[in-house]
Amino acid sequence: MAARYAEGVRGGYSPNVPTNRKPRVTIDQVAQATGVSRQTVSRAINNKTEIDPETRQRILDAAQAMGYRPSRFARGLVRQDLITIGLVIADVLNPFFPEVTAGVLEAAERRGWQVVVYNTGSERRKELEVVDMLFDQVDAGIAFLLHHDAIAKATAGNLPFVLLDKGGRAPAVPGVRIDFEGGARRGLEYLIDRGHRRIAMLDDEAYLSAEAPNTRRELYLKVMGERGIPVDINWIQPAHNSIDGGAAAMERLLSAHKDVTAVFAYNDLIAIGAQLRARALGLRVPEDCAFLGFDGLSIGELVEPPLTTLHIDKRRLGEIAVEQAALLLGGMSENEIPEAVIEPQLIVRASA
Amino acid sequence: MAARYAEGVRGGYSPNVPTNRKPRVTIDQVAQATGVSRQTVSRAINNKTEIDPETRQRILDAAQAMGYRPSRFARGLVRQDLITIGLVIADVLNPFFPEVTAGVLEAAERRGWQVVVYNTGSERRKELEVVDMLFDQVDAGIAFLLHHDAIAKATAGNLPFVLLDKGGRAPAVPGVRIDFEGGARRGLEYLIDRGHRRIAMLDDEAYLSAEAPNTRRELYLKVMGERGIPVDINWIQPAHNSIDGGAAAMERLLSAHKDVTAVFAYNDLIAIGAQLRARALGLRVPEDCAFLGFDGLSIGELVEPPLTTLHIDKRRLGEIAVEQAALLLGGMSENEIPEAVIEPQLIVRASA
DNA sequence: GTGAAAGCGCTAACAA
DNA sequence: TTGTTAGCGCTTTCAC
Repeated sequence: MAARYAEGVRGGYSPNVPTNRKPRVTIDQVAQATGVSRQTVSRAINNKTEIDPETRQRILDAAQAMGYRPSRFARGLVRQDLITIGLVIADVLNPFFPEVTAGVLEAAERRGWQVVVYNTGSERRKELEVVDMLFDQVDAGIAFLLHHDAIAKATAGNLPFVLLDKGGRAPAVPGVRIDFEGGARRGLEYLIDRGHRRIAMLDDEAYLSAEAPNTRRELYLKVMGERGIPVDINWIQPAHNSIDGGAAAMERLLSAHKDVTAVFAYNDLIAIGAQLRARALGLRVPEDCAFLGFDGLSIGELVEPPLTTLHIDKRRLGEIAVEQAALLLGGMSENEIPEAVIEPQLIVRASA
Repeated sequence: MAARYAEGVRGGYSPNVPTNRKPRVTIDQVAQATGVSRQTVSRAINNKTEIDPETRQRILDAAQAMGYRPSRFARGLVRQDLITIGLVIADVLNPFFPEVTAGVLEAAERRGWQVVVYNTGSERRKELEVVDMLFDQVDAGIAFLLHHDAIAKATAGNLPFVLLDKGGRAPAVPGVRIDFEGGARRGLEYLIDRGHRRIAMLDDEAYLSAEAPNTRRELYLKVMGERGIPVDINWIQPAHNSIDGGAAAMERLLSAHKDVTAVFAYNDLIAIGAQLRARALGLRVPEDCAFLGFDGLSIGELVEPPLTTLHIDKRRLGEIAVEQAALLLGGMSENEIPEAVIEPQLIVRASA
């Protein structure tokens, strides 16, 4: 097979990869080569004090020349303090997750933990697969999981496990609760108080297939109901969780319901796409149609007009998850983990 | 110490974390409890065929109840096919890196590899520290490194190592070369051909402290020189590598040089910040001042006017790095690794 | 300052 | 179908 050339890329790889993996150089080989015991090599490698500096250097040089590198497995087996946690996110390309990741990485680093990252795309199959991996590969899991069977599997096992968004789950399930109810309420009431009555909702289509309670959508219905505002069910449009998805959903919405005066989006990505498309279609924002997002992504400040949104402290979310994982790892039982709630804050910019 | 409460966050953690780590349950304990040999337990856990389904279930139940989870270290020691690679990036919050990460995660997943992620912030100390970790914790490293001593350390060791941006380094250093020269040339010539003569450059200040060749800046000087266009050295402003950094640098630039007609930015983040600030200050884009970015981030499409930029296929960059790591891991020597070059593509949107 | 022995928890190979 | 033996590569005693 010839090397394939991607657009804008020169150079490629043939599939006949050499597989003559050089066998691992072990500490014993280095010991033998330098004429000392394996113990002395260990001392040299680990910078212990009880060793002749000269011997140390000789050993280090030989080790380097021989291509020696200690096996993390052998080490981990004997030392019990090497901790790796698994971070499961839905989509690296959704700016929400890099911010969470930043919080996790920082908190983990402070503790000297390694972080393995997994991406699920919120696909059920992938989520289940990743949860399985987790059990084998890490000491604790921190995960954003949509599908209830993946969550069930994850929490049923013996792995310390923290949910990044525990939703309405039992107190015994460790995780952070994002107060969507409070957030959605504040957001919708803001819209209503500004006179909006025909408020559409652009929902995340992933929730349609997942057997997960869809808090934001239910809340939309609930708050509108409480305020006595009739809702046309077609005001709710499912959108792919992306900017393009938001744009497409907005176009669908407008083709049927030109008369909506505001859009409450599942999140900022969808809101941004929707707003962009609405403007491209000639609507003025917020005069003809107002837009309200959820998440508080910094890219919301880039669009015109800047997006009004419910801001979530995503970095803190990641940090808290690590703190909970630390408690679990420290031996605390699930139901002793203190409850943590993140409160979305309404940030009024200019789109609503 | 009382629990601290972050803004918008309820709940906190006291520092007196219980540290009564429950001792690990081993396969032998499960064996003993179920009255079989440890081998049979191993068979049950690993879903081997040669086992009585009934026995298997009994063992599985007991294991679950006892909180047993196999040790990845013990396993890794015995099986030689568990591969973990380290991905070192500068900043999760710069959208450039999530895209690279997406490529790496995908390619790694196809191979069944784990990916540990490290963030350096491009700080020299952090880079050196992370390189050290790498040697201990992973089978191969893929890294974006700025500081030459960190790079030297990384490539000198025995760890298979791939640079995400090898710049002008020797062919024997595995890594991907991003053709900044071709890119910058195409970009600058585009500006020059559109009649621009007073073209400023907003540079990444991180290169000032790092002992790294700054390709983009040199190229700017070179191309301008070739075209016989005089450059005022104050047209070059250092910027923090962020949107805010770009904005601040633009303001500095304008206070001294109102007369520049175009800005060539180190990357999209800086370009976006600069353009936003320029417009806030009353300039029309591109009429009063044109903006050209580098990287081709998708957020460039969100600003108004959309950013003209030199697009890098970041996902492919990550994939290639994994392919190179695979070759190295397969036993191929550094200088046999086929050269890979990523060619930035000029995407003309509306800012220039 | 250096070495020998023991053992971390698991799976592969072989034996029963 | 199950058990026994050996050993993966390293660090931690403890002895010299």
